Amino acid sequence: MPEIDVSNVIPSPEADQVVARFDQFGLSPAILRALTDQGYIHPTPIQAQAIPIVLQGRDVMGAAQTGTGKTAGFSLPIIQLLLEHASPSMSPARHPVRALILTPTRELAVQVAENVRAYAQHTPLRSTVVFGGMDMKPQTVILRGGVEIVIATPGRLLDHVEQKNVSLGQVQMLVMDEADRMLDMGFLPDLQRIINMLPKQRQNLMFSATFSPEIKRLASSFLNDPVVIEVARSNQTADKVSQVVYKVAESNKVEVVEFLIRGRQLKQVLVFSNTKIGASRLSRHLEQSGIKATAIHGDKTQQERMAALDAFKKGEIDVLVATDVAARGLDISDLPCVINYDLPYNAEDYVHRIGRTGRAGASGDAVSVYSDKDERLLVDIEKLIKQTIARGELVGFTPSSSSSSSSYGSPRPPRDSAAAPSERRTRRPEGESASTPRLPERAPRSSSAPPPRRDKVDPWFLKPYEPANPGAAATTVAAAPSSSIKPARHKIAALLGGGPKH
DNA sequence: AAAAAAC
Repeated sequence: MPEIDVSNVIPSPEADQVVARFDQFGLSPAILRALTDQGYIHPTPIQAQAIPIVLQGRDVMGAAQTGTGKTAGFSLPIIQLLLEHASPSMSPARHPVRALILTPTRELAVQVAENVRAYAQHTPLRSTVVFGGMDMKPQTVILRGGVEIVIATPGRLLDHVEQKNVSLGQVQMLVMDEADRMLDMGFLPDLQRIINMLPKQRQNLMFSATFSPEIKRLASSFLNDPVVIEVARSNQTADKVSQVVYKVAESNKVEVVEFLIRGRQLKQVLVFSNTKIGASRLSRHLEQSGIKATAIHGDKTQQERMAALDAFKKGEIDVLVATDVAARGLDISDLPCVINYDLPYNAEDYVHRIGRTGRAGASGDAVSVYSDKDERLLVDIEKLIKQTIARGELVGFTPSSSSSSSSYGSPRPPRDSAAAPSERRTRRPEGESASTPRLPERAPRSSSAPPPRRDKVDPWFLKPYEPANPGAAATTVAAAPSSSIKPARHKIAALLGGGPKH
């Protein structure tokens, strides 16, 4: 297996360093106009690194998580290169697919496609997206009409190829987005079939959040002398995510999540569940208690999934309960808060999940609930992120008398009449102020209560964490952890064979 | 152990 050349590694610029302006890359006026339309002037660090390299025609291996701006990082130079080498004929039959972008999930495909379309809107280039769960016919019509750029999930793309709706014989550029995810999902055979259909002479861009041996193998098998780019989320971003966990009884988790959402009057909160059933249950519970919530997972129809995402983005619903369909790739970011209703089985997924919050200089909260049986998962997560997560104390939470697990779908009395008014299950009328708290917004400060332990009000009811083994544990946790989530440089080092073994 | 993805 050929080793990747160390000399190609590009050091990551500081997060707060303004590297360049988009108009310094030599991009066509049509592209710049599209960027101006959207108010983009300065590239993110990944864009500043990737755009010139892709423009040079080099292969790229990117260590990329969502929220780094990587989509523009590859799609802008792809559009530029396609424009520079324009097709001689404008006949529809002469719009062969010249750039192919593969993604693991349908939602990610849609979002990448939306970006590509926006960036190419002032150019003659055509693009489309194909993915499963939808009628083949409209996709077929567009493919047969000719498009230069196709964004696809692998299975449906192969379906179209087999039906001769599209040919991949003219593809000059291939992008594999979220490659680790695609391998996790068993797409390797599909990927190999697709790659075998492409011309040998082409440019390859591969993005992955992790560098497992499988990813390395895939990279060395189809990348040609790649430039390795580090595109970690900036430290600045990670610093702004304050993390907290609450240990609760398993049977109380649903109500605790409701308590947190209601008590903090959270809007635009993304809640992760490990299971589809769990996501549906929680979403139903929240809806029945008057919180605008909906679930998104793989058992929903594609229409339902898209509608849910759309409603969430538009702010029509406040809470999106998701399985890990949304953990990676999905371009819902800049959220004020992410809640883990379950701790993820895979510690890496924790990083992906909480990466949805605290972007672009804004602060974010990553809140998790867990029970006794998940202690091990928490340990794994803390080991991975190399920090201890603050233990929160739920102040003012009283579980309902009836077992929460048996009361889904059936009315039950308010668990706390003082804090939760009787209309708690009804939807809040439009006029009523959202600031009417059902539960204390912060830890109660009544005169009879003991004084707070700290001067600063702690938004997530934090209490100092007493580690079981003080010598071994990290320092006492503050509300805002200061170390970064996970330096991607380690991953790069690992890719190159010299880094720490995980 | 669960999720996602082609009919």
